[in-house]
Amino acid sequence: MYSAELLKGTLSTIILKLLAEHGKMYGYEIAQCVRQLSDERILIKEGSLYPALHKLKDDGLVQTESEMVDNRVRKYYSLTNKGSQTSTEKVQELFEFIETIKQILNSKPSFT
Amino acid sequence: MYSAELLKGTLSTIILKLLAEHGKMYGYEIAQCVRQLSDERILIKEGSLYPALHKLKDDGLVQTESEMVDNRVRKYYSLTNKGSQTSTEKVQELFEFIETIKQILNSKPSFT
DNA sequence: TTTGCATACCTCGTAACTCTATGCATACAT
DNA sequence: ATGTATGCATAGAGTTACGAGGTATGCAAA
Repeated sequence: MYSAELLKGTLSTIILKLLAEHGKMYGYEIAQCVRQLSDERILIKEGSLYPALHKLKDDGLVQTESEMVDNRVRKYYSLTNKGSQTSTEKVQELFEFIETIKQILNSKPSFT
Repeated sequence: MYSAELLKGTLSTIILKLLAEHGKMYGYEIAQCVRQLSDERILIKEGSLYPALHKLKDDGLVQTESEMVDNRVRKYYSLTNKGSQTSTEKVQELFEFIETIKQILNSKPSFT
């Protein structure tokens, strides 16, 4: 498990990307999906996930619909139109940021 | 300039890495160095930089020495032994985290 | 000469984010 | 009855970066 600070700023982008790929997902499913895709290296805690999802909804990027499954309410999240656009943008931005960080971490001091 | 949240968790690692490469640097120099290496894409603000440096010092990862340059005190920061070790570890961790994130962002939904 | 810019240090208050801990509830296995 | 997995959610705490502000020097342009 990575130090938690690294996840900051990337969580909402990850959620948006997963929703873009999967159509609709519920909270627990998102957490398990990230867990699998990261080979257990990124474990999203519920205390992080649900506030993040609520914020995405407040911002109009995702919408919810509740379904009854096994006598329990399951809340599905899916992207709005705005969310689809934002997802693409944020994923792109994150990729660029990663490249920039790698550029810095791979730098050798130049003799100036 | 990237959205600010992305920098979270990476700033101290970047600072440690630069100090590992350059030996000793002063605050302003670090900010300018990151600015150049990132092609103006990452602009570390003083309100972020100095608290981060002070925290690294409190944690025993860097040490300071002051020099007079042009009638002004310039405070140089350099890694302690502990800081060197931590630098290596955190850089490695950040690289791994980046690979994990890329893995997630490049994933396609599987049919399960 | 005073205005602005670059250099160079620093602190305070705030906002944003994630975590731990906790609670509620169902279902199944031990 | 106890644990494990599923599934939602909040409260409080801690960390972190930022904006705004302060202090100070040197130089060039207006």
